[in-house]
Amino acid sequence: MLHQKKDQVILIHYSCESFYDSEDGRTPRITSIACRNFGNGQTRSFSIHQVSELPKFAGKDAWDIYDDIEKELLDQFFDYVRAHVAHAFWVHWNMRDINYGFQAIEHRYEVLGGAPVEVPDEKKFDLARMFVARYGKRYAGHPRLESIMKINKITDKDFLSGKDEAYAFKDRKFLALHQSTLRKADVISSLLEAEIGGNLKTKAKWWDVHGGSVRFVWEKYIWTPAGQVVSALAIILALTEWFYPDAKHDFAAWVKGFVKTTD
DNA sequence: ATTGGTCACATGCAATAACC
DNA sequence: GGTTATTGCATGTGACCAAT
Repeated sequence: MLHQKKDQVILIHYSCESFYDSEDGRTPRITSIACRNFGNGQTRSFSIHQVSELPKFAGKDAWDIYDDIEKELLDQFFDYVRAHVAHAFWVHWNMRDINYGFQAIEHRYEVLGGAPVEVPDEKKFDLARMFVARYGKRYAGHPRLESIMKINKITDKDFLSGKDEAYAFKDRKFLALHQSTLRKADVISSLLEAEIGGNLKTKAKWWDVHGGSVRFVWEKYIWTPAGQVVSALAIILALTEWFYPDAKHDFAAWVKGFVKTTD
């Protein structure tokens, strides 16, 4: 369904402060958000370093007025959401809870005094989960986004890992963060493109894809009355072979003798 | 073709406590 | 004092998850 209305599909990703070691329990600050139109590749992005260039913030240290800049960033973002919320489908990567996701952004906006526009849940698509559903959870190593990129030979230019992004925030490398976020939106787009085209490479085995599992095979084929009989016979055969290695030879000889006597 | 970190829980050993 | 019981700590095992 996503491929039918490509122009209405928006790939979204964002970067923020580390959500593990926040010193005062404050929710992590947002540093950049990228929204890419799946149809035409046009990407709207919102970032600290862009906003801080605006005339009203010029000449000040971004760190001192971070709240104001972040608020402006989110103002712009939610204007964008408001303009697209009626018709858009939002594809994202693991943006699913208050810790990291839409809810986290909304919450941050509220903290800064804004009134967020809510995206309805039924219009959100978590690509990471969709892949797990389709290919099983072993489709790629961890961290999954980086792993699936390698498997599909997608460039990692400007890509920062989650940890590195957290460090980049501390070092105030807002431009690098922004580049990384843009790259990730691009990567998610490529992955979705590959998935729709049917040429996404994963390390999933066929039984991962086709709904099988060891447990399933066990219950369906082995742990059934017929399966138990077969299993029992197999065990008897194996034991016979073990304790009586000449069984086959002797049995063949017996058959030969039997045929001879009936001649 | 794949790992690695974390958490909760269990297991086991040893030291101390409690009991006769 | 000798034996058992309970506690504590260390190590092991399995489940779960991978976003910044």
